[in-house]
Amino acid sequence: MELDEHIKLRIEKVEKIRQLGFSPYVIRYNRTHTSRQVIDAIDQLAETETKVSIAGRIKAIRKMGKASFIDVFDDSGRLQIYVRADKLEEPKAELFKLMDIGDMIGASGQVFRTRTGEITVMAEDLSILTKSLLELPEKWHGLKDVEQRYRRRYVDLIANPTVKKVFESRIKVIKRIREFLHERGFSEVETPMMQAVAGGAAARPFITHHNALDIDLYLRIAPELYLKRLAVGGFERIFEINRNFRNEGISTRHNPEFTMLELYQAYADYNDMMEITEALITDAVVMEHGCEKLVYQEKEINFSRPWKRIRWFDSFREFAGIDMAVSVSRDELAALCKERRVDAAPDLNRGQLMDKLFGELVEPNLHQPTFVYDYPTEISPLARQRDDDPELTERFELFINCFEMANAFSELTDPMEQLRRFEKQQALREAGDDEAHKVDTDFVRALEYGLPPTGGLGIGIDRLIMILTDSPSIRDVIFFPLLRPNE
RNA sequence: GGGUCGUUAGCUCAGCUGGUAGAGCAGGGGACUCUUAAUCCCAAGGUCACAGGUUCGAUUCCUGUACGACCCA
Repeated sequence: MELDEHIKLRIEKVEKIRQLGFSPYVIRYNRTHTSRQVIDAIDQLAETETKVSIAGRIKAIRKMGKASFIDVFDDSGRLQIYVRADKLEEPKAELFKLMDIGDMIGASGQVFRTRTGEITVMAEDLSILTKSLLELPEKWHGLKDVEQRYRRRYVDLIANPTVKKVFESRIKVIKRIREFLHERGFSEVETPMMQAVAGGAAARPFITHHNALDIDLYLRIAPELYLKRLAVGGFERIFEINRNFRNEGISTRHNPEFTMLELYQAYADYNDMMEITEALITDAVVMEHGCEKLVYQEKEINFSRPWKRIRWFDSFREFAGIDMAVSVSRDELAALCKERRVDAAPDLNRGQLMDKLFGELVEPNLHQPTFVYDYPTEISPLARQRDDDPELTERFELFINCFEMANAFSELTDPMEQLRRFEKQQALREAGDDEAHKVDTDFVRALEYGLPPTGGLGIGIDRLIMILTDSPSIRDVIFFPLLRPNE
């Protein structure tokens, strides 16, 4: 296969670097300052004529005969380097001619301001640290092709500075969430990714195989049942921030692997979980935006507390004008679907029709942060019933921008009731609902030892980051979203 | 799974009712000692995603495939 003319030239340059007695891929470089540190300390550095060494990637070279300017980027930002050919010792002057946009270089010298006032390093010494062979995308428009942006995220990060900012926000927010939870006395734990029974959510799992044990295992769809086992074991405040895997379609809001926060607090209920949810998310909003409002895709979202709260059944009345009662039958729900032109498969069971109607008629109205609470027991197999109405559970979901952001409940602690719920789920499963739970007998056994009254909460971290960074697609906040392989 | 749209130089994009492709940036050669989208001159760079079909002739029209985006399920 014939090599591209550009890469051929670069490979020739690698040889020339070696012939000059330098390595095109050096082992280490003694950097004294980041570009940020140079800019922050400019007055002191200039006054004391301190020599600094900086390192980074060349993003632009402007040559004017014997004088040149190089834009170098490191993790902290951009810094300009001024090169005068006659100021460099001979092999280095030759080395400079072999530098290209994209190369990792090191430069040292005194810092000064140019005529236009720009902070600049006057290069007394220059090194190529890593020679790059492939050309970077064009400087004005960066890398636009979305497919290439996801497949070659490393190029995207180099060429599009705003992309890096989004991920820096993501890192910062997750760090802050951990701090927030530690401040409230929660401990971070890790539970199995590979599970013999994939429980804790209604979703299809990925399947994998353990060779030595010769058993199939599932990648977890949620950590819930394991975290509650730890609550049985005596951990009163725990959380996990980690990946879940769900074998479902890909969309702007769904990636098959995504990051979830789950937390459990003993002696608390779903009201406590609402308080934590409000406090935690508002904390992140204020940290990122400096106030309790933000604009997402040109629409304002106001996080000022308290957030709207509405009962699940009431939400149908308010947003769809439907008086629905707990006693509503499957056939009535199916008729409602027809009446409201909600496209529902004929084999859906009662719970699935409830979910479907809610998703079609209520969800699209939940733009501002809204807690929908007291879900039907039928679609909440792990949540505790209300004392005054066993057909309803102490469960809520939080909606922001018309999509689900969090799910929480007062946990079901009664092992006999949990077993009955699992058995109902199992029956639904056998009737064709492949997202229904299987019976997890060990989890029931754990409850038989006694789970204290506990509040549990899950927050979709990727979706939260989307809102905070005004990203239209979940792929914009996941470094390497799942794509079909093409090579 | 369905619908719509996209795929042209390393990158960003033009390309009219069908006549075998253009620009900018990057890259190459040259000029230039304070530029910052540096400037100026010269030359080069293409399996028009892939496979068929229609046609004297297809980047262009049609069908299929691959990959992607958006919307719907």
